[in-house]
Amino acid sequence: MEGQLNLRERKKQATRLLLMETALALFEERGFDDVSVAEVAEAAEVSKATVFNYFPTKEDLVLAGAKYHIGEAAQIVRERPVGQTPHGALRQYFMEMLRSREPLTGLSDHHPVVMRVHRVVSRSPELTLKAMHLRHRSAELLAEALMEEGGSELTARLVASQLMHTQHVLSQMNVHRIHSGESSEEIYPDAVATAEHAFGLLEHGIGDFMRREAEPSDAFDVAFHVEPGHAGAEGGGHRRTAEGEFREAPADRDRR
Amino acid sequence: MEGQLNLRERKKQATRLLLMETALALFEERGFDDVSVAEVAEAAEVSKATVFNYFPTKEDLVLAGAKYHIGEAAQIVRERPVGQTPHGALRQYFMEMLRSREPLTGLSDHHPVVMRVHRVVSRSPELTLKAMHLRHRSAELLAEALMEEGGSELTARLVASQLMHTQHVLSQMNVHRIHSGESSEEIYPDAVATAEHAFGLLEHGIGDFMRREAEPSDAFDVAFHVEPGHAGAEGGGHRRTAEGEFREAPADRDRR
DNA sequence: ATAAAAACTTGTACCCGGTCCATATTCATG
DNA sequence: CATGAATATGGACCGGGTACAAGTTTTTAT
Repeated sequence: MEGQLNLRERKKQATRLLLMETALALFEERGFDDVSVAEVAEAAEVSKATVFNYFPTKEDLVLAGAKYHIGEAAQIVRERPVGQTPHGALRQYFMEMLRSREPLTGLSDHHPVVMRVHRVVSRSPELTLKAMHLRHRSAELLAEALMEEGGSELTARLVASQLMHTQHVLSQMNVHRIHSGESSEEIYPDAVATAEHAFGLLEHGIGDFMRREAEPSDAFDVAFHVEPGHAGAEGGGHRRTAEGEFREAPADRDRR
Repeated sequence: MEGQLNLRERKKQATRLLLMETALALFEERGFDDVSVAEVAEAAEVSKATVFNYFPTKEDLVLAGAKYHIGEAAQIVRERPVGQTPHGALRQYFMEMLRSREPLTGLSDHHPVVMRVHRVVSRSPELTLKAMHLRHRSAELLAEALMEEGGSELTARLVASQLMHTQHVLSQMNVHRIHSGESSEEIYPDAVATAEHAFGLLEHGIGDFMRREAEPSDAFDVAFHVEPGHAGAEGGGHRRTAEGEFREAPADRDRR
């Protein structure tokens, strides 16, 4: 059920991979800005037009992977259980990701390609900017999710951007330490503590914002639709405990 | 003391103005992306090279004005009085700006050029992105200011980005309403209330973060240096009152 | 097996933003 | 008015990106 794609399809994926890999190698060596798409094409033994066939822009050669994760935060929030705030859901999710060393957290010791991408991005202002754009889009999507539950546009956008940016700053810190040579195992405890700190910073500000109060009675294409009726079940924003109370780690909630 | 610049200097400013104005007009008419720099040059009866002499990139034709304000937030924080938090200083400053209808708040009824710029920017994804970049830079500078006072890098970056983004979301709301035809006078009360709300959201999260407590023992190259002596007058985080307790509006703290 | 259709690649020419440079023009100054 | 400095100009050039017509490969139908 895995390899039985078209010959065509398989070739496509192969050249796609090839393009990303050769591009990454060149960018790593000489910097994103000092390598032209034509050079990438030549190195991959392919025409320039083909490169743009696979990747709409030069940056996508590097950021295509990251692009996949836009909308993740919004999804997590939409799927959160009754009684949990968006903040709580994302906080928990981030902790789970830390635990399973997801690339997005920056703790990507064991994932060399991700590290190379990070390095290339961090060394190119242009790529850094584009990455910021992706984050912005994520925040917009998250804001939409919040608004679907009845949040005001303003508050939704504020909270969304705060949440997304918190994650980003946390990831950046981890990336930085990894690139300084520390291992993800060394960093992990600090990463957890810091994340607690950062989300705590937010929690007191947006603590009870839009805590979900009832389960969706029906599945629409988008999963919300708050049932009027039982507004009880406060339950509260999981008080800071030791840091071991999460559900088992998801491990592959996002393939790449 | 105003008009006695060089002929040269005066001409330079004139063509600079001319370029911005003709570019703005063209962009307004046909959209930023559908007007080439060459066309702007032609319309202004100038060579393409000259355009790039005055403005390093096409976007600068529109965003040069905004660029001026990078660093403002950092400055405000550095110059804040003893006993005030960064949050409090920026909140107060934003309220003052609202009061004097500063363009940056979005309440720029009376300032047609600013409105046109806003419109052009909002209709071009590229410009929107670049504007975001400017905000990001502002946040970085603010974070630096916070770190100079001993904040951890992580917390400084988090708080800085939250503060900057709050301002941006507030401004955007105002811009949007202005462009929907409301007058700044109509909007003002809402704008104030909303700003209170937004900064309140943050306040409970970052309330006492780095409240300045004592004077720096020495003046560094950076320009702060609070006069020791009257450190009393706690007064503190100006408790939410009616909304009229601010110092007289600055009116021209930034010329453009 | 083979021919036609569909999908993909390629080269080429082109547009645009941006840089470089050598030449020409304009302003400032003694 | 002459000379030097600042600025403007046109033109060549580069890299990202698009458009397109012509070729090549894979699929599919016969």
